[in-house]
Amino acid sequence: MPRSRRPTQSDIARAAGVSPAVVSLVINNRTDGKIRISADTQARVREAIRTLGYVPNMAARQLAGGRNNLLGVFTYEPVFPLTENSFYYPFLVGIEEQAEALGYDLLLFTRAAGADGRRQVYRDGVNALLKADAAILLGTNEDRAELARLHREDFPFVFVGRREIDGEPLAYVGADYATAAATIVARLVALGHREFAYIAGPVGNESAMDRAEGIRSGLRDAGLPDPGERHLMIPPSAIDADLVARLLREGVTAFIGASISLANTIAEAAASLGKTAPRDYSLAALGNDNENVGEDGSVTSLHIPRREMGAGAVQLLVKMLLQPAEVTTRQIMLPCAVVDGASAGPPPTADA
Amino acid sequence: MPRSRRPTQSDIARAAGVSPAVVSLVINNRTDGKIRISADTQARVREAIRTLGYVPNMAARQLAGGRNNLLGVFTYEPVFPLTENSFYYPFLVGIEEQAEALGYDLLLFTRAAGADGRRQVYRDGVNALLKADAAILLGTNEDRAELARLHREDFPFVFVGRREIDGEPLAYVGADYATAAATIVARLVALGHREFAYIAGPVGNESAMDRAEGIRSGLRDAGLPDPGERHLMIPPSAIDADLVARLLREGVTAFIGASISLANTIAEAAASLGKTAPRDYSLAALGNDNENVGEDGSVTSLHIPRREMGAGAVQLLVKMLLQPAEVTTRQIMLPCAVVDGASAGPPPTADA
DNA sequence: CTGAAAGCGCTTACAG
DNA sequence: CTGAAAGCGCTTACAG
Repeated sequence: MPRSRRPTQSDIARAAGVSPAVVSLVINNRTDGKIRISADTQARVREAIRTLGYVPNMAARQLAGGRNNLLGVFTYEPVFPLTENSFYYPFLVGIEEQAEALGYDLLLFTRAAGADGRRQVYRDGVNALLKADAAILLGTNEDRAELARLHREDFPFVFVGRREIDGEPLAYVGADYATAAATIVARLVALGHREFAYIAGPVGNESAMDRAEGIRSGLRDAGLPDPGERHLMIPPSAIDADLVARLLREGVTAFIGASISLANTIAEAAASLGKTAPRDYSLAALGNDNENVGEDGSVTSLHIPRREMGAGAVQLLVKMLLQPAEVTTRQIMLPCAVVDGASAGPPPTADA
Repeated sequence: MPRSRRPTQSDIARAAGVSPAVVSLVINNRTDGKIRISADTQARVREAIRTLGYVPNMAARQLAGGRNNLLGVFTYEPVFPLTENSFYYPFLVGIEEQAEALGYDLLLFTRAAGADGRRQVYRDGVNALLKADAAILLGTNEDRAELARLHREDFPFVFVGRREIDGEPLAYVGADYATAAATIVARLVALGHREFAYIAGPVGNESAMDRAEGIRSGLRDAGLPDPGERHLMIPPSAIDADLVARLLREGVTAFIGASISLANTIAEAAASLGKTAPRDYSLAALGNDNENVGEDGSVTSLHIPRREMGAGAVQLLVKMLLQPAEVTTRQIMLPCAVVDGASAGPPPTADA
């Protein structure tokens, strides 16, 4: 850009016959309170601004001021995956909307992939997020050591999703899977179910743990005994017609998958036995509702408040930035609604 | 952040026992060509950078005239619309992938909405894009005056989509709708069609003009007469059963809608007359294929190379930035494939 | 109320 | 090869 053509504050000052400082004060409306500048002077300055077509230089303003009104967004998964209906998209929508509402632009870290293909906040040992005032992080492949380091170094960030690290109370906005899972169990119990099977991968992150805990507490709340590992935390790889047949034989009437796709896998195995839900058994999934709708009707599942989580993360982050003293809770869990589908009903009568 | 904790170049210089200028040179890899810095010195500097965790200050870098390796992305439509299968998503995918490949982070301008709800590059007379080295712009609601001003002010940008402004040769990467439209006409002609109807809104931006021109040149190439306004550029609002009946009566056998949804509207009106494609007439759309697939099979349409357009825009932009002398073509049109659907076939025999 | 000055962190001639 | 210095445009104490 032809920088020479762009007038600066000192040009304005010269034209208006005042000092540069006065121009800055007028531009930033700091003319109230302790600082007093005559209306006439202000008018002269504004007139000069108009005449010369002055536009403030953002970089200079930031350098002198400190902040740059930029919020970083870092995902441990690719930000823009090829499939359009990415699970992450709604989080970004929420982040974007809230950032706009609060007056922040977004800095998308794309150069995240390290040598080993893993995404990293620290590139060459350097915190790449420092380009922004603060950042939102998300994704299931997170590097816990990085998170801990970021936290120790006092870089302000909020994780989308619950993440607990020993001794480091990270800030996050998560979804309350535990309550939702317990609610699903309660609904199935209310329908008459007493024997459950829960299919889930080996316990991974906090979300997975919350789901499992929710299932257990749901059973406890109903006064049902813990079914033990034969029926709980069944690994996805084990699902086939034989397993489903065995579970049905053992009295299981309600199957819960940790995700929609797991629920679909169960349904397929059952179908190969000639069994369909909700006639012969009931089915539910602890995954997000419209994530993957089956052909023959919807599965009882969850509505993960992804947009709200994204927006909430931005709100929390900006509060941490602007009014750190007023931040009372840095760990926020948002309710996760249960979406009733057509896959759950009363258990088949014993003599059927 | 505790600014005091953030190391600067002079910290590095002190730690490495060199002058600040050397640090800057090493950081910017300006150590080739005329400037020579001993490998040992460079190593010391890099070591200090790693040890102290130095991260360049964008604002300062920009102020001093350098680059900040940030590419802005500005859309005249909301960046993250609520519907997940946004038309714009693939453009962003292409932009993101290419930015990552070339080592740029992305700056998403969210605070675009002005007082009147329109998105504007100039906020309070300030070019918001100046926060980035350069920018990609996209969207159909563009403000031409802004574009002209940006160009006059020499801010480097590339528009995704052809945009021509009097006397200002903007840089863009567009889709070749004209050729694609002509190809569709040619295919229909090859099937035996001689009488066409083209339904399109009043000519708007370049894309719309290109589509219309493509239709006309397709007819010309086939040696067919210009059907005139009774059959060309029929306004969408005019479509109803009566109009379709009249067109059929007047001998039209091939209908082309400017978009998939227009094609669907035509099909509905025809259906109410008991006419279906491709039996009674042929149908095509100059919209993107999977944009909106009809229930009863696919419509012959276009494949707009959105991802490639996004990636191409980034490539062009970075070249303009890094090797301006080598940029020979700032206006790039990408081919737009025709996707054959089930809606086109030979015209019904005259005596049918 | 207003002016002179320092400094934000960096890049880039310009001397050595 | 390396160092001292100016300057990018702005904000903000600090004196008057």
